[in-house]
Amino acid sequence: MKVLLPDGSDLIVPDGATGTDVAQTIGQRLAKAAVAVKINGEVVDMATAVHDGDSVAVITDSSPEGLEVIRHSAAHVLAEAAVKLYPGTKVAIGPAIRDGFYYDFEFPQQVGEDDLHKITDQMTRLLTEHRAFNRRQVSREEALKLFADEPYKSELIRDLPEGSAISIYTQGEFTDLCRGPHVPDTARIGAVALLSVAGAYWRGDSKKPMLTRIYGTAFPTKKELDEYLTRLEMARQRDHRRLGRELGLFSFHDEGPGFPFFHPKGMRVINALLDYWRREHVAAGYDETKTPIMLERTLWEHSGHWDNYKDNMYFTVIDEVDFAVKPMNCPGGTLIYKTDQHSYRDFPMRMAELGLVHRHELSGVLHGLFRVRMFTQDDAHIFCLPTQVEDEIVGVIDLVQRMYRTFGFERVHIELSTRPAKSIGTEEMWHTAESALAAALERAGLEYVLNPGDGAFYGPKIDFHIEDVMGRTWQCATCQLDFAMPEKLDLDYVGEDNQKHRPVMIHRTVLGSVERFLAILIEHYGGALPAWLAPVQAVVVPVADRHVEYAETVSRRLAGTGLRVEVDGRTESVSKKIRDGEVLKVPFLLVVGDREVESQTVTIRTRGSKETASYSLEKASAELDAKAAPPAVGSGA
RNA sequence: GCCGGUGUAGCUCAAUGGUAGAGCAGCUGAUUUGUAAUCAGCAGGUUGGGGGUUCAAGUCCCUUCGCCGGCUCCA
Repeated sequence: MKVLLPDGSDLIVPDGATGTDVAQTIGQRLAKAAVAVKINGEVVDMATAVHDGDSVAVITDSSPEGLEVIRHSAAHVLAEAAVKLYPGTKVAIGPAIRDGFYYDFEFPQQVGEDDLHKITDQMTRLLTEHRAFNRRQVSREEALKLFADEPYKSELIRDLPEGSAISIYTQGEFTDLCRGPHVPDTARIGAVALLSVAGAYWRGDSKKPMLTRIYGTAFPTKKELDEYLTRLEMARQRDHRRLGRELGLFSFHDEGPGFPFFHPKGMRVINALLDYWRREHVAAGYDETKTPIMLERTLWEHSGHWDNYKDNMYFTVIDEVDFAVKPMNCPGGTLIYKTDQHSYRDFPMRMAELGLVHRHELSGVLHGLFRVRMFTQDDAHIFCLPTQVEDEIVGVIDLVQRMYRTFGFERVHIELSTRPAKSIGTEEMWHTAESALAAALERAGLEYVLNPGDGAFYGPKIDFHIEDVMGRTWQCATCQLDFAMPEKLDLDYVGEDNQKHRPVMIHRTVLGSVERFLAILIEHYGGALPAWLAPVQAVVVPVADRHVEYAETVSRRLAGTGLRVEVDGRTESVSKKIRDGEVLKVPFLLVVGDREVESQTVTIRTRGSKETASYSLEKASAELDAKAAPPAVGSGA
C-alpha cells in the first residue's frame, strides 16, 4: 500500500505496517529520533497501524509536538516513580504543559521539595530501563474495575461521555488512564528534571480536595535540559521584584501588603511614561479628568458594584455615612458626565483618567507589581452614538498598537470575549456590540482568539495580553462595550430627533495598570530601560577629586535641557564608578579628567558598550538630548 | 482564601539544641585613581511578632504576620 509523506511523495509500505515501519522505511536516523507519528493530522503512537492513502508524518523529538509527547510520557514516569516511592498514593491527572509537565497526586504522607531529589533519581532509573509504553482499549466496566482503587481516575471515567473510547497505557508496573499518545519506550524521554511542588485543587475547584502537584520538564537530551534550566535562571535575574529593589525604583513593606511604595527613581520612570501617555492621549483626542478615591456607598449600589464587586472593595464611614474606596473609575466618571446636558453633537466624548483604584485581592494572589491591591488604571470612558462605536473601537486599537510598538512588544495576544450566560441586555444589542468589536479587529488586521462567554455581564470586550519573562501572561489593555452603566446610572443625551437617548459607553485602558506595565517594562528590558525612561539618564564620572568641579559644570549644562543627570563625586576609582553605573544600567557614563577639562569636552561611554567617544559640551548635550528624546506620538484618529 | 515552602545585619547568605558570623552596601581614614569592584579600620542584630518545651532555642512545638511557588493548561 501507499502512504503520503509531508513532502508530497509516496511511500510504499507492506500491508499492516505501523508508524514505526514507516519511519524505518524512510531511514534509521529518523526512526531513532521518532517519538510519534501524525496520521491524517492526528498525532498517535508509533505502533499505530497505517492504511492505504493515509498521509503520514513522523514526529521527532525536536518538534513542538514531539516535545509534548515526551513530556506527557515523562509525567507518566513521574507517576510511576511516585507510586513506587509512596505506596498508597492516589493519582489524578498529569498533562504536558507549556514548558514541561505536571502530575497531581494525593499522597499518603507529606511530600515537599526535599523529596524531589529522591523522585527524580527514581525516574532516571526507570527511564534507563527501556520500558515500552503499551496502549490498550478497554470497556468502561473494565476501566472502572482497573481503577477501582483510584477515586480520581474513576471520577474521570464516569464523566466520559457514553460510548467514548477509553484507552489505558502501561509502562513497567504502572498503568494509567490516558488518551495518549506516548513515546514507544521510556528511553526516548532523554532528560527530566522536577522543578517544584505546589498545591492544586482537584479539577481547579476550590471546593474540591487540594492535591499535591509536582512540576517538571523533560527534553530529548541533557544538553537541552541544561539550556532550559539556564534560561530559567536568567529569567529570574530579570524579575521586576529583584530589579525594582536593585535599581531603587520601588519597595513593599509588611505594613502594607500589596500596596507598592514608589521611590524617587521609580517616580521618575512613571512620570516619563505618563508624559508620553498624556501626549499620545491628547493627540488621540482625549481629555483628562480626575475623580475622588472614595464615594458614597449608594453610588456603588446604583452602579451595580455593590452586588457584583463588594467582596473586593474597601469600606469606611465618614460622619456616619458609608463610603467605599473605588475599585473602578467608571461611576465617578459618569458623575462628571451628568453635570451637563449632552447633545449628540458632543460625541464622541473621550474622558481619560489616571485613576487610583483599590481592590481587596486574596492574599495568595499578590505578586510584585503584577498583582497588587492598589494601582493606577490608565482608564478612559468614551461616550458615543451607536453608529460611532466601530470607529471608536478602531481608534482605541490603533492607540494601543501604536503605544505597544513604542516599547517593542511583539508577544501580545488578543482575545475577543463574548456574551456570558449571566448577562443583561437584548440579543440584538449583544450581536451589534460583538460584531462591532469583531469588525474593528478585522479592520485593524489583527489576529485574535475568540473567548466565547467570557465577556463582562454588561458587554463584550477585547483584551490585550503581554507575556512576562517567565512566560506568564498578563492582561494589559482592555476595551469593553458597556450598555449597563448608562442605564443603571441614567445617562442620556439629546439626539437629532430632540428626544433623550442612552449613550454608548466604551470603557478602555491601554497600559491597564501603570504599576503592572512598569513591571512588564522592567522585565522586558531586563532593567536597562530605554534612555527616555531611565531614572538616571547620565552620570558624570570625575577621574579624580580635582575634576569634580568641572563635572558639576558639565552636569548643570546637560540638566539645563532637562536631562536627568548626576555626578558621581565619590573618591573611588574610575573603574569602580563605571562598574556601578553599569550595574545601575545608566544609559550614558560621562568621564571627565585632565584631558576633558583641558579641551572642555566629555568622553561618553554608552551602556553595554566599551566604546567611548569624545564630544564638546555643546555636541554632547545635543547628542544626549537626541538619544534620550521621548518617542514621537501619533497624529490621532 | 487554600496547599507547600520560607523568614538571621540595608542586600546575598553561614551558624550538629551550647558565646550569632562572612561578603557586598554604609561610616571613618589612607590612596587621587582614565572605562565593570584600591586598601585598612569601624559600626551594624530583641534571628518577622507572640507563646511554649528545655539547664540552655536562630535551631524543637504552637500561633500569628509577611514573602516565595502553585491553585489557568484537565485522562
